[in-house]
Amino acid sequence: MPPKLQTRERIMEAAEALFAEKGYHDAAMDEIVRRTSVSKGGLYFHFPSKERLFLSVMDHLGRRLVRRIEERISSEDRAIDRLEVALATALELLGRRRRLAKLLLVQGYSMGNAFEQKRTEIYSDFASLIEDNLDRAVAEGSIIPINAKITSYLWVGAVNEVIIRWLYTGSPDPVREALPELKKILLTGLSARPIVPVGGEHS
Amino acid sequence: MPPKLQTRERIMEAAEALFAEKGYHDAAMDEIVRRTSVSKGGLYFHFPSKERLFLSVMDHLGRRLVRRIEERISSEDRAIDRLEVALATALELLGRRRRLAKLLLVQGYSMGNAFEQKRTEIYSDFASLIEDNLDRAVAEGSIIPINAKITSYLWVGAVNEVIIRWLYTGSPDPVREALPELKKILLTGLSARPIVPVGGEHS
DNA sequence: CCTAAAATACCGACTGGTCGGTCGGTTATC
DNA sequence: GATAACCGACCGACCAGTCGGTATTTTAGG
Repeated sequence: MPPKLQTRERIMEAAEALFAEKGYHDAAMDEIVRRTSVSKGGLYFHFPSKERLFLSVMDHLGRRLVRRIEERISSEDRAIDRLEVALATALELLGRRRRLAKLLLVQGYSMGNAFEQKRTEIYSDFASLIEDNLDRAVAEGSIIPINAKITSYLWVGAVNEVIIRWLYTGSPDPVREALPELKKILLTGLSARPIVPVGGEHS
Repeated sequence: MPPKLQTRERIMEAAEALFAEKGYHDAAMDEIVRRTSVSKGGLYFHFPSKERLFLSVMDHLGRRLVRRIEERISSEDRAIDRLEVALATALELLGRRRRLAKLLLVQGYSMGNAFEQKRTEIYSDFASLIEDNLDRAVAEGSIIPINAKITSYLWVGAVNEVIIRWLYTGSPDPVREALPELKKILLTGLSARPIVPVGGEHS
């Protein structure tokens, strides 16, 4: 950790922590000032409004998340493996840092439209990544034909719900409990060659 | 419509509209007063706080939604048909009234824990309904074995995401576009007897 | 039945506190 | 000496909730 971080970065770090902790509305700019040893004026020199500050933080975190997923994916060849890694990575990264998850999924809704717009923007990268690979997996013949766009919403929604549940109640564990189950439904279930035979062992 | 509605009901109706429109934080109690021709004092006579008012409205709407789904389900015998009807009904009812959807899914997050708690409470009825029927469907041999609890989260999350997307962008149409696709993945995909053959006609 | 008093329902001006944002000014940097 | 970076006291709008009161309905005693 550098002894003197750039002011802008210091602000964004404190903002990230505070927003994640209290939510958009209940986080006061003065509190960020207090935690940063940057003055109110200095803060407003770097960010024109509270809303913009929040969106900047969100943008920063969101893009880093997507980038990491893309990195991990890139080492896989087959579309279906990429999908699996994407799902696992998303759950792992969000399930490791409450802050990140809370800020990205929940704490901005009090902003209304602007938050949803940014959320959609960030997710669209993730969703289109899933979309592409779903389409490719269909082409490769590993899964049955599906509407990739709507399916990508389903993926996002599923991850969302599992993480939110975990955030507030501590269960299910995103990676250990939820992941295998989601895989089963989202991938194995769609597999063109059903792995699990009909009722059991009567064949 | 009765010429003189009970005050309490009038308040809840106005509150529903305003909260759905503006979200929890941006909805002012004075605005409800203005729209209701009930005084501030009268309002606070019936509801001890803004938070309680919101939760009351949410509770009212949520329970009605779940009740309606239960009604429609009850006419089906097989678990898998019940699941299908539950999914269709949820999408239809939420997709028909923006207000309901917005209030139930989104507009309360600025309240923090209290909202999530109520949301979980309401959904737990819905989720346990899905859980039961998933377990029964497995027992009936119509779908492969799965963890019903986690799967119910997946269902809820998927519906959630589709509806939110529709709320903000107008697409996909919950019933016409999303429903068939969700059915395919959430039910057909898990079917013990795969309906769709392998990759095409290469066998 | 009538009426007094008690409980319930309702009124709206006011308060206390919060908080985003501003602005006139100072310090560092090139 | 000009521009960028930073300071912090201050402002004004907003808003949940209060409180002393009034109107309406219910209850109880004669």
